Amino acid sequence: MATKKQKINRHSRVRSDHRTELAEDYVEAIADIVDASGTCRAVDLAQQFQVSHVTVNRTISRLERDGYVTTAPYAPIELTKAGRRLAETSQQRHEVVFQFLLAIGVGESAAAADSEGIEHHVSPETLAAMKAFLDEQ
Amino acid sequence: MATKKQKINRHSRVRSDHRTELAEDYVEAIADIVDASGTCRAVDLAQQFQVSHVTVNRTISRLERDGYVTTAPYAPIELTKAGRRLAETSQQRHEVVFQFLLAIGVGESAAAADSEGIEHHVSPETLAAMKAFLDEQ
DNA sequence: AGGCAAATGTAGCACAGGCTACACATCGAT
DNA sequence: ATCGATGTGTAGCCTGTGCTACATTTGCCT
Ligand SMILES: [Mn+2]
Ligand SMILES: [Mn+2]
Ligand SMILES: [Mn+2]
Ligand SMILES: [Mn+2]
Repeated sequence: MATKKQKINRHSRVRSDHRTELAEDYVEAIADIVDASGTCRAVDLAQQFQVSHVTVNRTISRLERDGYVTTAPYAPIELTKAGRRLAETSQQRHEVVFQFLLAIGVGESAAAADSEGIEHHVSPETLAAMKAFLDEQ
Repeated sequence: MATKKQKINRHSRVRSDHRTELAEDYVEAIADIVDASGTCRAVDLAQQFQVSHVTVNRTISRLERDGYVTTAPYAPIELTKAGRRLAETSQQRHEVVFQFLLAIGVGESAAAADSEGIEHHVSPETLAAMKAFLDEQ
């Protein structure tokens, strides 16, 4: 039988986007922090996301469960191979969205804020359109 | 004392966007359904959002608590003045985002899907930039 | 009027992702 | 070496948003 072309409802798509959103932002942040300071600790993430360290702990537990990070008591947080891969693609997509907003005339500050949410809802097709727009400039 | 210019962290902004997201989509859907068929029942929303009618009930309860709708047992769902106002602005913003995606070359189907998530993260500044882009076309 | 299908309501469950309060571990400075 | 600050862990709470199972109400058809 042919692969069922499952026509996903658009609201279901948004809910699905949101399920992967925190993972994308966390691995992105972890990669950034590791690049900047060598290691990533829970406090760094609490600072970055403006949440309590407890919330970071619980989120990191889910990321570990899902195979994106490894942890050990009192040790820094490390990305797995899958985590690094997700961080890489997320960073690239985020950057395209950010540059695109700048390109259509949005200011630095609004572009930074808006792209943080928008990035997770940009399909490959829309991402390609944004890239094409940036190239044409 | 001067009003404190509270510099909101970008991740906090995204969390805040998400808190109003369901309300925006629901009042938008309710307004659409009322326009199309006269009244809006819970089943219509369950169909629209592809969730159970129980989930709709609980969401509608929160909307009522927050002053966007009124309900009575076994009666259709009605928007309050605040609900209609929110629906109006949400619809307009949604439409701008949708048309903007079409304008940069995204296909109908991806534009419909992506705009459903993106709309909630578009600041007034970015919305204005999108409108300006559409006008220049 | 009676009965059946559909809509609605309610009870009870799960998980994500927030929080405070408190306990314990680590590490640098003295 | 020890002490205090900082970081980390754990317990227990909350709300939002999803579900299934079951009870009740409504409304339409015969
Ligand atoms: Mn983000
Ligand atoms: Mn919408
Ligand atoms: Mn939406
Ligand atoms: Mn979102």
